Amino acid sequence: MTSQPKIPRPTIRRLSFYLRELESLLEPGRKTISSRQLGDLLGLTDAQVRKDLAYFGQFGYPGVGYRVLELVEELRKILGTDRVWKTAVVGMGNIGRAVTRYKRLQRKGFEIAAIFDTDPALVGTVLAGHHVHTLEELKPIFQERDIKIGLLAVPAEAAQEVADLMVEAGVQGILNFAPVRLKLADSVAIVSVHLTMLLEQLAFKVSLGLTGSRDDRESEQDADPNSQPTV
Amino acid sequence: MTSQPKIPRPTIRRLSFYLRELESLLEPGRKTISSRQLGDLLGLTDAQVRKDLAYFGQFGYPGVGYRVLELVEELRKILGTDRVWKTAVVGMGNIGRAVTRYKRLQRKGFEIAAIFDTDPALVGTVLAGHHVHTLEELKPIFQERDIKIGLLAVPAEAAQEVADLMVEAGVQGILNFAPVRLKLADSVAIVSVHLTMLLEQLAFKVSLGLTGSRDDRESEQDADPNSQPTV
DNA sequence: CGTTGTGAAATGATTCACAGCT
DNA sequence: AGCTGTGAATCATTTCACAACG
Repeated sequence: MTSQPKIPRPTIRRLSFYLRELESLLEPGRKTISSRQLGDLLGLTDAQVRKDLAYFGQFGYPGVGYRVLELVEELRKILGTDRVWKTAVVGMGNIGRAVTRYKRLQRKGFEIAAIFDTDPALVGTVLAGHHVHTLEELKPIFQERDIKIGLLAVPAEAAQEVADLMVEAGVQGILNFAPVRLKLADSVAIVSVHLTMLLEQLAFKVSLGLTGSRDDRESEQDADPNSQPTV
Repeated sequence: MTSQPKIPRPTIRRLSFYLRELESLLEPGRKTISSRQLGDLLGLTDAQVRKDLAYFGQFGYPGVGYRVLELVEELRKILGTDRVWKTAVVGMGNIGRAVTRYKRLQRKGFEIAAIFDTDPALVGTVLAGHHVHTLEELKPIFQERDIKIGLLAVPAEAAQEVADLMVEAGVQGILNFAPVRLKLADSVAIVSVHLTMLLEQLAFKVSLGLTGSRDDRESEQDADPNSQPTV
């Protein structure tokens, strides 16, 4: 709706923070919240909060603030989590298994619809309620089950190859845990998590003695150099 | 050394990318690389690469480029990974176990010196070569083993409490996997990984049809709203 | 020549500050 | 009175473009 005057990347990242904070306010039965209050909770200015939200519509009520429930719903719509996303985890190593068992994903609307591995010892076994499939089955299963998001947790050496396979199977987004920069068509969204890089960032901050002066601390996640590769 | 004219946060995040790319060039025996070439590899402009590096010193050779080995060493020094950091993993749930078994951390200079959990069934057992300790032992062990970085992988409800405990034990940096915003003294560095937020960001990108127009894709990691909370 | 390092210009993001709604 | 939405101002980051160097 509202045209779309070009949304800053940082704004998009903050949307998830707003959503999480608001969801936690929802249980206690909180009805409304002002930009100032929400900002204080997250270490942001009130203007920042208002401007961020205003990119997507007029959700606030002058004199009142924002209605928590309404805003939660709007944010879910914006982020695309007002529906269930079918996902698959590929690679049943340490990280793949951990992710597969991570219950919260399900609750947040990300359903694990299939899991894969190449290890013959694992294929055919059941892990956290999921049957482990071979990579040969990846394409047919992705298509049949309409899996749109892939969680890539294979070793670095295999990452690019498996990512290509997923793309061929029609995946639209990949959450990449492998420490490599994936090269994929622009039509595929990529978000990467690089554990060692996160620790490097932490080591840097610690070395500095400081911890980031404000907007810094926390969520060491997005904002990366590459366009497509890993995060 | 060079004064320190205020280093942009994005620059610091990119340092890890430069390092990883350069390390991968090192094995094949690559001797030098120009800012242009390095930038192409990472989806950055040559000017960006030069400016980033120039914040920390003059590492390049006009007409030649940068010497790969030398730059790797410099970057490690800058990031603080030219030494071994003693870390501890607290929380032996899915994520804690995965991280504990993740070999690459060790190779990148992050030594796991102790692991902890509250579950009586786990305490005393050995996991990936590490003895599982109780939280009562946390403070003495952190101090005795000079642990400076903590990997926090406990349930959301316990995260703040355990983080406080680590700070009391002298930790200087925390890599937080719990989906909460930690409130700690400014002297403690925090980097957070929020799986569900990463997936939300991915869902958003997919919903948009686009994948980020350039600097976007990849490394969905840093750049967060909060100063201190989680990532 | 090719390539760095770096001021100056351009672009992007945040904060200010205030008119307008309830 | 309290609070939103938003243009204008400020601040941050990136890109340009070029002098200097090997």
